[in-house]
Amino acid sequence: MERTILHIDMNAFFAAVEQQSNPALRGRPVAVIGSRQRTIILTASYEARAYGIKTGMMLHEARQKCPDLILVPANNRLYTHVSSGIIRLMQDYTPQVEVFSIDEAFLDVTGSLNVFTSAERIAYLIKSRIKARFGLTCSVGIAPNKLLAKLASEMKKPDGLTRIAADDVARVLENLPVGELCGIGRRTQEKLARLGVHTCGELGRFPVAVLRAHFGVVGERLALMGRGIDGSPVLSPEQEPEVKTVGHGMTLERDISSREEIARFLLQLAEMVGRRARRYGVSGQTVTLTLRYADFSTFSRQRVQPQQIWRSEEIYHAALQILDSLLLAQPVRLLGVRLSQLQPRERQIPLFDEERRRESLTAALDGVNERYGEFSVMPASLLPLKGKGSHVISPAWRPEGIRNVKVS
DNA sequence: TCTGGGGTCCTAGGACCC
DNA sequence: TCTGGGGTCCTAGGACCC
Repeated sequence: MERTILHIDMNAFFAAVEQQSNPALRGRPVAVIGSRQRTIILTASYEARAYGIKTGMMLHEARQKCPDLILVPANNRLYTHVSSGIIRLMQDYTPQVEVFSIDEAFLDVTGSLNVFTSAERIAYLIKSRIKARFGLTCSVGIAPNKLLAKLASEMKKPDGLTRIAADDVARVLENLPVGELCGIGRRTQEKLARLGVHTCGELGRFPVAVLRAHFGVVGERLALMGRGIDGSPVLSPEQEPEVKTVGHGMTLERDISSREEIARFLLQLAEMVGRRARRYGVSGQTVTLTLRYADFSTFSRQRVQPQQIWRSEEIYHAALQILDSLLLAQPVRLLGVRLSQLQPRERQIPLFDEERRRESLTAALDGVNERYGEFSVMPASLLPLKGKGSHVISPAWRPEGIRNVKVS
């Protein structure tokens, strides 16, 4: 059956939210940046984009291009809050809303067309309500599948509404560079170019066997993408696969070498990972330590633990063990800790007083931190870091309460 | 003031087992 | 006096997305 899919992409989301919450920023070149020392441009307002300011740009480069650029540290709580409101609004038009990121969503409105007349009508209603309630614009793509809906939403920004009709797909794709498709990044684009494939039209006609030989299972999907075929369903939060890993990483404000100093950051990261794992109600059996050296070379080492773990101290000790198995070649600029092989955590009554005491202490600390924000309460060894880790933001973060987390 | 952070999926090689 | 072979787990790295 023919589906009708919407992709909704908030325009310059973080920057637009800041301009809404602070009128002094409206109409001006604004860039949202991370709240730490070493950071990049996360989002630029359209006024800033006119100067060539882009996501991922370094600050000194951005200031060269636009000396009047206003830099605003990211306010993750605010963006998450606004995002949640927008998602709920979309859910008035179909339960099939897939939260793709904090500022993007797919809607399968196939079953809602009778009620709301047309996909364009739904898009119009959503756009005008988001504008009225939040003062924000978005670009909407309408198409028979997610791949094409996402492509369509990219076609007009800001405040766009673009439909790719089923009988127009071949024409749209014929001369479209393959890199425009979601899922074909720089590397794949380069590899395809070496095979003489530059446009989606060429990709669609290219022999699948050759694609398979060069790209493995991805080759099959590439062939379909070239023809605009994508059968993947829109997954509501309840249908989304469960989280598979939980991790945190941070670029340090300066490169460090001493084990003691590194260990202190690992404790902080392990605490963040542990608390999130506990909030999700999961334990994990593999701990991965990631390091980035001063020269930006990055590597990771992982270790399977004898049992499932969830306490911050356990995660910390595992990370520390890995660290101690390494000979550091350079000062470290980034540290990351990740917990994987996750399972729903079984809560059994602890056998021993000591363990029972520790469990209730952990739960109490988690409770305070949930309510008052990261690191309201923390082990004394972290005290000098207070506040430093509390405003990490990431576009990939799911809005509060939107992420499917099945608590056992 | 040199380059963020959180994820998913795939690959490839080695260990180990039957 | 080798050159089986499949399955699973583990590890490291890379591509991609926002």
